[in-house]
Amino acid sequence: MSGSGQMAESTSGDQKQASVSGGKKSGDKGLDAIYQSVSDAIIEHRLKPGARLREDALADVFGVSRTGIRKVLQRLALEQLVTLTPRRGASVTRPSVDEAKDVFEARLLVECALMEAAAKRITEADVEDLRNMASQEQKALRNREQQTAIKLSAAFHARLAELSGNRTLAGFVSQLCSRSSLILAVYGHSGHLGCESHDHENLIDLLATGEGVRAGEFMARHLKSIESSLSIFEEPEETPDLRDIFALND
Amino acid sequence: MSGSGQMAESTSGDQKQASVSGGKKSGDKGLDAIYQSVSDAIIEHRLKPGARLREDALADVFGVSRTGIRKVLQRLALEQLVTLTPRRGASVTRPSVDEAKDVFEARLLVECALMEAAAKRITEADVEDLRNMASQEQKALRNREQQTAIKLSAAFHARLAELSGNRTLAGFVSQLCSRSSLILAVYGHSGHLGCESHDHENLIDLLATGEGVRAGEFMARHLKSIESSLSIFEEPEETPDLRDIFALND
DNA sequence: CGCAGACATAACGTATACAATAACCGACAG
DNA sequence: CTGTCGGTTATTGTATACGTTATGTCTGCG
Repeated sequence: MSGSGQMAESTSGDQKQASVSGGKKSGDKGLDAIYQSVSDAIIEHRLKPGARLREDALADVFGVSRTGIRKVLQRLALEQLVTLTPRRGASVTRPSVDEAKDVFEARLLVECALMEAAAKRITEADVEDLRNMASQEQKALRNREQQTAIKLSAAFHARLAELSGNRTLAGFVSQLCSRSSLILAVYGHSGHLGCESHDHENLIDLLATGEGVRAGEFMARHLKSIESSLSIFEEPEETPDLRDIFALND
Repeated sequence: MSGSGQMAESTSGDQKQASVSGGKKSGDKGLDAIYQSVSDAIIEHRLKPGARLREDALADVFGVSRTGIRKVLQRLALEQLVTLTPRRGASVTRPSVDEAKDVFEARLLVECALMEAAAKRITEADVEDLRNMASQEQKALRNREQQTAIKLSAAFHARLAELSGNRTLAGFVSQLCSRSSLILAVYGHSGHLGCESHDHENLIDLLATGEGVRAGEFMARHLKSIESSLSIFEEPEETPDLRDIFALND
């Protein structure tokens, strides 16, 4: 999915405006696709934390100019997936220990609270969809496709949050899940994914039976178990530590 | 509105304003200052919802080229303060009824929960600072400077969230407060500001005495009273409503 | 032989130029 | 008089070019 995925701007001729009542916001031509590709690559750990993302290289790969790449990079930076250093370019964010703690604290607070609303609003189709996602995730895990599993797990949690009907909070959770994927990459043990057990299936069961409170409690345990499975140690190598170490004023 | 000095980031130096084309010795871009100016103007309702933000006009006003303006606009768009319509440019977001509901629901969930952590971590200096902010807000209200009061109110809530120590959630609350300011502009009664009473002072008292739970409950009442003071009615004029009205499938 | 300073290179930041598209207005026909 | 079609204009989207800065290397001097 990387590389291709941009519509060719060949003269389509009779592309009249049938968009009076058609597309939602399909204005972004190929930039959204590029964003998705890069985002997926980061979430799937194909781009590891600390990897440098040169604008020229990305522009070359995706066949657009640096202008578009900069837009994508900026969006990723606002979502905290990449870090933009003033004169040094972009790199995949390496979450700090504090960031990791904050992210999981936020998830604990928001995702659990959202379960009650989700339980009230969930439909049969939603349950079907969620079971499908969970099954795909399990399959990926069995096939040792950790990258895919991580992405699917994040998508599952994001989908869950969407059920609440609150788009604002759902978007926030989606961001948190993406960042969690980065945290997994840095502080997680290789070969030991967070959502390894059948927690997601259990979660679906609770929601399907309308047990919102129980689902929230279960989600709390689920997230705590993920967090505790991480080995959050202070990293010896942190670039801006120098000032701290030597107590130099800025 | 041009040339309003903002707080300088601690990262590297300070930049007064965007200088004319030529040597920018500051190196670091002054785009953050432009962002702050536009953001403040929106939050203070000097730019009202629906107002169009032409790139050329902004570029001319701030003395930079459209490139920088686009970056600022995009950031504002990701924070939902401006809406970017594909070929029509940027305009100040006019929050829908659903958005307003979502935002206040999110604030209710997050801000209240954060009060407990804030009560545990608050320091004397924080209390001093908060009282100062609340006093400024009251002064602005007495002087009928609604614009300033609205901005200060949003800043107060954002500052409160910062006390929790969770930067991720604090940033989220800050966004929600900015959006709330927009909601106030659309659905609030003129001459009747949300945080009119002395709720903020009471909130500080509760936090200063370590009553986190009480503070959370008070915050809940506070936010609900703001929300209920709004007149959230269905807007008769919503561009995409046509599909809804005529039940045209997409 | 080691360090320091300068130069070259490469990557980012900004501006400008070009192209595409949608809105607006005028003209013409029914 | 009205509706529709075509042209014009204005504004955004994209690309490219240029300037700035940081980094790495090379050379000269101690």
